[in-house]
Amino acid sequence: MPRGDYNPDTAEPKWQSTWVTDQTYAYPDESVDPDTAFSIDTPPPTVSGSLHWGHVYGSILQDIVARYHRMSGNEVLFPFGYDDNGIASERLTERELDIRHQDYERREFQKRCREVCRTYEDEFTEKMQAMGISIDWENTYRTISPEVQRISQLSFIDLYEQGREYRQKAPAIWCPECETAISQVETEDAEHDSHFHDIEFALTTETESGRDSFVISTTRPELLPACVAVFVHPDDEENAELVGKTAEIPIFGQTVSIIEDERVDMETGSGIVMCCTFGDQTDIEWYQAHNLDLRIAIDESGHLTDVAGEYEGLHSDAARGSIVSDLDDVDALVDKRAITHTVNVHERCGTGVEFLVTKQWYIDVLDKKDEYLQAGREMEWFPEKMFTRYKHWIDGLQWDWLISRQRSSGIPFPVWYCEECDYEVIAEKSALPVDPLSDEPPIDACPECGHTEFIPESDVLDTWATSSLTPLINSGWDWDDSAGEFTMDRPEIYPMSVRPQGHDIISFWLFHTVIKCYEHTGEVPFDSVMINGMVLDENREKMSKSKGNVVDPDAVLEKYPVDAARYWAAGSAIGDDLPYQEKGLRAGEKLIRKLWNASKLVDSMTPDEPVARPDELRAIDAWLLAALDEEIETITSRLETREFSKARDRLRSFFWGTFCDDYLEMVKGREDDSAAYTLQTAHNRFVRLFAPILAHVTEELYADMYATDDESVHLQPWPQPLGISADRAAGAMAINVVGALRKYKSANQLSLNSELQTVEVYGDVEAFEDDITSVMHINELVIHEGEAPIESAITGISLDYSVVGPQYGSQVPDIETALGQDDYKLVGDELHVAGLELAADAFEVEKERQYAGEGEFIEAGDAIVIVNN
RNA sequence: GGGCUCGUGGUCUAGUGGUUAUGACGUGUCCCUUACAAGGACGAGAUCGGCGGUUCGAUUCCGCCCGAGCCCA
Repeated sequence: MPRGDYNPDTAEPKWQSTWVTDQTYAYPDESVDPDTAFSIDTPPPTVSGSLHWGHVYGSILQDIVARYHRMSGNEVLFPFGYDDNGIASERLTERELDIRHQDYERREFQKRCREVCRTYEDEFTEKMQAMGISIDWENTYRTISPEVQRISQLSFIDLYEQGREYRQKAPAIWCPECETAISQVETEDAEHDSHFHDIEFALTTETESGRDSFVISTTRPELLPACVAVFVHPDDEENAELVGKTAEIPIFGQTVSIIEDERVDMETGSGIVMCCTFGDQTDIEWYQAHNLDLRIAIDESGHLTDVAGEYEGLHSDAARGSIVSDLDDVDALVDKRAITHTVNVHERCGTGVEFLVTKQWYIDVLDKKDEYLQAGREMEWFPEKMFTRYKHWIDGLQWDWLISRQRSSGIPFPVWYCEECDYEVIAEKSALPVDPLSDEPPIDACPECGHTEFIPESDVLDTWATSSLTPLINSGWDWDDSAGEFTMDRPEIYPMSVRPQGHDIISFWLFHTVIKCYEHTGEVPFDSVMINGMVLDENREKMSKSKGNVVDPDAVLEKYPVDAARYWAAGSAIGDDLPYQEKGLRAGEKLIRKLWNASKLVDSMTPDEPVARPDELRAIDAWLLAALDEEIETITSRLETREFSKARDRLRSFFWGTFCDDYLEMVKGREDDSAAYTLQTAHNRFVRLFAPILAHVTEELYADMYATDDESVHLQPWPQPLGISADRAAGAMAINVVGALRKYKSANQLSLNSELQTVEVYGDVEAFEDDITSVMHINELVIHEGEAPIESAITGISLDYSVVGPQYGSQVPDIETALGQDDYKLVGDELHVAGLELAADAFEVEKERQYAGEGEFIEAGDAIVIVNN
């Protein structure tokens, strides 16, 4: 039985370790009914980083969902993934082992990565377990494992065979710092200080006006050698005469055409703009639309190429300086002024990106935008409004998905090329995972040209090529060579029930996962998407390392029980940001304590063994259980729609207010079976209802009071309504009477347990006579059935506007004026006012009740109470 | 620049086309009632960001403005 004070410092670790040892949350090995299977596709955290408060928050929300569904009769798969496949872990490995990846064969280096990441994975495991998250620790995956490599390569091959991947030499977004192509989603905009250079170009053909030059403005004069055209807006009258003419690029000397195109921004600079291959997205569009030359001035590492003549080999930053000063020398530099503008940078390193023409692998996405949008619609979104994020993301797509990365480590493309004809040789599915750098291609001679030498593809897959496969990883997607088809170990969990996700990364994580899984299986990967908000600091600002306002999970959990943190997290409306508030944690502590203390009282009032339901329940008992029934229905539906805060607050107030303050106080001192049954039944239900939120203290209470064979509360069925009938109105009236008497005592500065001599009640509370008497310490309680001996004076009329408004419309002000002047008549149950006759349902007569007899008169809702003390 | 949110007692928050706007924290008064004083009872405290419109009636719907945040360019 619960004794003394609850000590979370010992209880929480005890249950956490029991849950792990007993595999309480294990997903069954045997086959599971798809109708009851419930699976959560948790986005795997990057293990090389540290666990932050946002992880705590997100994990708790996922856990509440998992626990609720587990109790509701679902077989829950709550897996965990460690994302350690990426640049971060490679850097980490190099640091830890003091090695360089270049010094190792790729396969060997990856082995080292896996070893180093183990330690960090263990740390993550410990922390997740120390929060009591109900993860099935037998179902984990590492994105760096060979199994996941295999799935990633299978995915590549499947899409290739479907004709949805292509390799093309085309302008690609390139990071000169990382020396790799990157996809559109890896770029972001950054404010940079720069200079606008006004540069004079000489015309090489004559104009009617005799004008022989014009000025362009650019922030990137080092791209002059890459200039292939000059553009003017069709509406630009001043410069219209230039269209069709040619100009010579200063210093570099190439001649370019002047073309009109409406994509010119007339407001910027002189309104004449140079087009370089490539300075930005528009340059690419122009290059394609006007069939321009290709002049590559900047190479993979950001240095100038031979088209830059004497500047060849200079880094673009250095070249800019030289070129500007040389322009000045030849009087081509008209002006130079400092500006701030936004540039496209690589989100990882902040380096401004270039657009290079390179041979890269792409996944087709632009051709199926409508289909992917439809796929998004098929999922249920919590909250619904977040779907628009997904929609806008798709609407804004301009590039196919570039999936090759020129990095030395990562998951290899399972591809070789014929040295002679560039024929693409794809690995056998049964042989995966392969690394072309170490493994031989599956054929001896090129089927196209018969050549026998092959070049391995050295690029690796974009990390999202893997991260977007988590539903397939979780369901054990694989290729069955003998059957010649893709199979799943656990087909029942696909599509997965819930995808939890922060709203900041809906665009790429979710989008990529949807399209990949959709293409592989023909089905949307998720039944529902649960979007959580960001964790903010106490001042409602986003936490970030640079601001230094991050909350350290270890420090918080040192100070507060995990259950208190869980209570705090459950206070969020799904999709909304949630500020970290210590008072939220303190409120959690208080609730834990209240639950514990109430449990001690219930335990002391009930036998150890379950009490059978008596034939007849006392009215107050039936009332409590019926009210609880209704609460259960509400709380359940709130949890179904992920309205955590509403579920939590509803449960808390009913437990604290109705059960503890109203019911428990009345039932104290009773020793009958009806009380014992009700206490036991209601309390047992409260423990279960609180279990998804307060996972530890409820386990402790359940073990102390109800478990017969060490079974966990988390595997007990979720409470269903008992269907007990009760006179709810009479019960509410009894509670009102008690409330009125409390107010009386408070107003008269009496203690709550002070005695009242005589109390008379006019109201339908006979069934609650003893309850009222005992809780309020009344010597003599008289309950009258008839009318109370009070006089009432009419003090006014109050209109029911929901009736009067629609019925009388613009006449309402007249009615109000007349009522304000007491200019009305009550005729029968009708109100005659302002020349109108209002029916009884349109108004209420306000009365002041007056009592002339002995004692003090109190109104308690519909009941009348008279106290003689 | 485009889009999406959000502005409600001191703080955080619920909520609604109908006239005493929810709750928590804080705060004031009273009560050590043998589960809990880290508790209980009872109060005070809000012109629902600003302006305008629709309406008999707007905190709620619409428009504009101010302020905050996020996503995208």
